[in-house]
Amino acid sequence: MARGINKVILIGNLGVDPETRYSPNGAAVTNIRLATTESWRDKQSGEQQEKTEWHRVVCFGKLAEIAGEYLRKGSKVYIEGRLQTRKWQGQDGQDRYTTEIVANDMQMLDGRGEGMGGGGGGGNRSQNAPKKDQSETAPMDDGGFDDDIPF
Amino acid sequence: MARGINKVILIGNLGVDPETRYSPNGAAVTNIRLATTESWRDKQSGEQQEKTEWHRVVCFGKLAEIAGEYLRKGSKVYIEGRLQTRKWQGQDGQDRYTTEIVANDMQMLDGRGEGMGGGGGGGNRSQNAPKKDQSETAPMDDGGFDDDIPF
Amino acid sequence: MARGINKVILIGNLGVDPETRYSPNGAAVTNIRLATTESWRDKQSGEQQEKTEWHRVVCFGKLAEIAGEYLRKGSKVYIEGRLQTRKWQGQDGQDRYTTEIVANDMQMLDGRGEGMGGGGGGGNRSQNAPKKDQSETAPMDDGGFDDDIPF
Amino acid sequence: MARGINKVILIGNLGVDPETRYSPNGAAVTNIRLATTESWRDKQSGEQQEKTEWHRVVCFGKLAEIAGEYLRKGSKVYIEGRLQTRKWQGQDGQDRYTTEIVANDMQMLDGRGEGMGGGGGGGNRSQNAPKKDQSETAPMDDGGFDDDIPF
DNA sequence: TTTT
DNA sequence: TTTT
Repeated sequence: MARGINKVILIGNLGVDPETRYSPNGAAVTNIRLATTESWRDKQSGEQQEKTEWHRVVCFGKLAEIAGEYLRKGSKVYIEGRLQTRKWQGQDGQDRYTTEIVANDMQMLDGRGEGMGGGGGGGNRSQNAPKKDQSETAPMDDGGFDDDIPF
Repeated sequence: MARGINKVILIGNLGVDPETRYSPNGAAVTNIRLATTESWRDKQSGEQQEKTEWHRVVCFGKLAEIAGEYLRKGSKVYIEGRLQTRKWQGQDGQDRYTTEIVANDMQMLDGRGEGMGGGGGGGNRSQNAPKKDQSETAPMDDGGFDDDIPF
Repeated sequence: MARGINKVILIGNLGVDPETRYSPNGAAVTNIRLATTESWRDKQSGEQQEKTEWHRVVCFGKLAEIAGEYLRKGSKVYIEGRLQTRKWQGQDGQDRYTTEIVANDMQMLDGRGEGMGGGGGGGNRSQNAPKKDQSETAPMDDGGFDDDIPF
Repeated sequence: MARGINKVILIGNLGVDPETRYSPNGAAVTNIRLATTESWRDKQSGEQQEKTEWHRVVCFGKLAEIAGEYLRKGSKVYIEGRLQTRKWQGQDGQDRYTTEIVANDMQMLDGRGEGMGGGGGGGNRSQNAPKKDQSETAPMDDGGFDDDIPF
């Protein structure tokens, strides 16, 4: 059982092409550099301000393969995952820490990932597929505005 | 592949005990009534305001069993799920629609669910377990503040 | 103070053009019909399955104006908000309930909203602008991979 | 306008008491070390596994004051914020990077924060207070299960 | 119907 | 009603 929630949701653009490597057992690992930009008008100067944050995202397995195949520098993407901080040794022998987002869901947002669904899944989202138990329920069949509902 | 994101995150308290039923094939279905309360100070009157929203949450399978066993009226719980609107027929034969949150993760937040982990899982969270590929990474081993880092 | 969390995150497409109305005091209210589609391969039949969920989103104030001006039928959009269930009376005098997402953030995701930033804000996101206290911090200035970091 | 989403949601426990400092202009800054723990049953060994992730959370202003006053080592808390990576110089003159969660919402989850609401707000959540435009809408007034709704 |  |  999990004791805690550790969830990250990002929408941003890739700064470089993704890098895919394979572990000895053949599992794919894809690293992504993702930019999220905030802009706002400064209250004092009245000028438009902008700040970009860069994120390290890592994908494993099937998600890594899809990311490596369909994402490119500039791609806009939705990423859901969890924070993880890795410890490593710098060349000077000192400990360093790097925080990454370990992705467990991904969606392309710029229409360049047309073939993505073909291989059978855009992430570890099987838990989101409607369960058999719910199969008797039906979605609303009417997307228009209902005059019957007073706003 | 999913084309869209449909995600709900709730933290609230149960208004009544959960209700568990079993489908013909033996799968559990648990319904929960969850209250989320917002309060704020009104800018005009300066008075404290409060508003409670009631949510219908439905859990299936293993999650339904855990919810039925460990949650009670008053329990504080974290729910993650997706929105789903069901169509049904009122006694007058007219269509009605009910929107529910179909849970795919749950966590008790008031310490009454101590035994929860025993049975093997607090939801459909297997995708969040660290993957084998990451097993070489180590968590930071120190929860204290690092004097080395200037704030 | 809030006692509870009530958060919804959606990415989907508009089924119809947004509808904007103005309250007596001149404040805009915009209603949106948003589709989120899930698709998955059925484990038993092996066939591709698909299910679309329709959401009612309502925006107020500045966000309503932006939504009404920039969104159109087919637009892909990110919505963040909270669930709210309204009670209303059907023509038969009976109570009905409609659940909506009250938006507090919105982002266009298909590049058709280029001019959106001009008016000064894409939502109630002022709390997300970097605060003055943080202004001494600098973002990482390099979106590339760092050879120094072993993966 | 924002171009991107950068959102973190954490539920965890403080590893140490929060540390509050004041900037020259009197604004509070509070640093928090937060642990989120995942546990799962290993499929191969069948043994229970556990992994704790430590997060650095920083709060500013009013939120910093509340965090400093009400949170303690061991407190369970909900944090919502955004990722930010700061660059700093190690004693060896080399660049280091530290990733933090800049909080913009917080909620105590263990009942020790009884007096929290008194001072007027548990975070930058004013945007979540029901807006005047919505004041004509009423919440559902019935939290019980409705026999009328067939499950 | 919950909770603080 | 959308979208891929």
